[in-house]
Amino acid sequence: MTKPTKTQANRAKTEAGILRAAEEVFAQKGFAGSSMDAVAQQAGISKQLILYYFPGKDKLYQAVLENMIDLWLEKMQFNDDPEASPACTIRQYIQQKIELSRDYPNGSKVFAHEIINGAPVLKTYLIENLKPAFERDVKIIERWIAAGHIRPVDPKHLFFTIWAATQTYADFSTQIQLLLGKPSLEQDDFNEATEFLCNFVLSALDAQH
Amino acid sequence: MTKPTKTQANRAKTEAGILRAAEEVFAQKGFAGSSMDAVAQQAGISKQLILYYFPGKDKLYQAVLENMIDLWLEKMQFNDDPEASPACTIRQYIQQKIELSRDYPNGSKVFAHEIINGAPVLKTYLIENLKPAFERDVKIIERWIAAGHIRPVDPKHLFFTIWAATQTYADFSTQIQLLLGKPSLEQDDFNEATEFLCNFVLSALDAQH
DNA sequence: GTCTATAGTAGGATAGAC
DNA sequence: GTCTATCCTACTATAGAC
Repeated sequence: MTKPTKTQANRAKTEAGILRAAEEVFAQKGFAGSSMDAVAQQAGISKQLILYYFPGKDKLYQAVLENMIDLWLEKMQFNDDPEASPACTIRQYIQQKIELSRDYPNGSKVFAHEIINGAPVLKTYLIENLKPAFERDVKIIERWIAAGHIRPVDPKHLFFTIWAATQTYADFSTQIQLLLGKPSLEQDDFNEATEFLCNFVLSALDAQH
Repeated sequence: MTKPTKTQANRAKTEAGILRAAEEVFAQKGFAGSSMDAVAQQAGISKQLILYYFPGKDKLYQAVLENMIDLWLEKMQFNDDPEASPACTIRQYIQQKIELSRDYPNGSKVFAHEIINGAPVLKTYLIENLKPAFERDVKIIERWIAAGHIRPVDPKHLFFTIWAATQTYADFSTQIQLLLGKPSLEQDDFNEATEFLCNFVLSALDAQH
C-alpha cells in the first residue's frame, strides 16, 4: 500500500508544480501568449512531461481555472451570516476581496484575461454559479435599503464597483506600482487600500459604523 | 496636386480601417492571440496588404496603442478648471470616463491587456506622461481636503477606485452582461452606471452637491 | 498598391526508447 | 514516468509579378 500512495503523492506534487507554473505564465502572457515551453521552464521540467500530466494546452488552462474558481466565486459572495450588520458584512467582504488580490494575484490575472476575452471557457460556469449568488446578494442589499440600514443605491452597480476596485490591485498592479513608484505592492499598500475602500464604501452607503 | 492628395486620402482611409480592425481583434484576443489573418479578415483585405502599411505585427500593435493613448491619458486627468467645484469636477470626470468605456470599449480592452501583461510597450510612456498628471491631480484632491471641501481620503486610492469602476464597464463587459442578463450593454446601462458612480463617490466624499 | 507564391520558424502534439 | 527525436500545423514575413 505504501508504494502506490507514494507514487500518487509524487504525481500530485508534480501536478501542483505545473499548475503553479502555468498560473504564473498564463497570468503574465494570457493563454495564447504562453507556450508550453515557457510553462515547462517555469516549472523546471520538460514540456513533454507537462503533456503527460495534462493532455493538451487547453486542458492545462482549464485545470488552472478550475483549481481556483471555487475559492474565487466564494469570495465574490457575502458570508452568510444573517445576524451580522451591513457595515460588518461589507467591511469583511472588502477585506477578503483585497486579501484575494494580495494572495492570488496570478489567479486574478488569469481570470481577468478570461473575462476580457469574453469568458470562452467560464461563461456557462459563471451563469450557473456566479449569477444566482449575485442575485441573492443583490436581494440582501435591497432588504438593507428597504429597512433603512443603508442609503438607497443600485445594488448591482455596487457590486461591479467593489469587484473592480478590489481586483484592480491584482490585475492592474503594474500601473499602480508605476504610479506609487514602487517595485512591488507590499503589505502596507494592501492595508491602505483596504482601509480606504472600507471607509469609502461605508461612507457612501452611510452605513452605521 | 489633386492626384497625390487623393492617393494620400485613400492611404489614410485604408490605414484607419486597418487600425479599427486591429483594435477590435487585439481587444478580443490580446496581442499574441491575434493573427494578421484575423485582422485582415476583419478589415476585409489581405494580410500582405496590412504588412505593406504596417511593417510588422509589433508595429501594428504599437500603432493601435498610439492611436488612442492621447485621448486615453487625457480622460484620466481632471479638466483644468480651477473655478469648478470639487463636486462638478468629479462628476464630469466620472461621466467622461464612462463615456470613454462606452465609446471605445475595444481600445479600453487593448489597454487592459497591455497593463495586465506588465505594460511592456507603454511602461515608459506611462511613467513620463501619466505619472506627472496623476501627481498633479493628487495634489488637487489634497488641497480640497485641506480646505475642507471634501472628506479626508487617500487621493491615490481614490483614483485607482474611480479608474477601476469606470473601466470595468468596458473591460469586464462580458461579466456584467452575463449578470444583467443582457446580450450587450446599452445606453441605459451606461446612464445607470454613471448615475450610480457619481452619487456613490460624491456621497463618500461628502462633497457639496 | 494589390496580388500569388513561398520561405522560415515557433509551438503543440505524438512516437518510441528506457 | 521521463527522455530524445520528430511530425505537422499555423503564422509572420518576404519575393516578385502586375
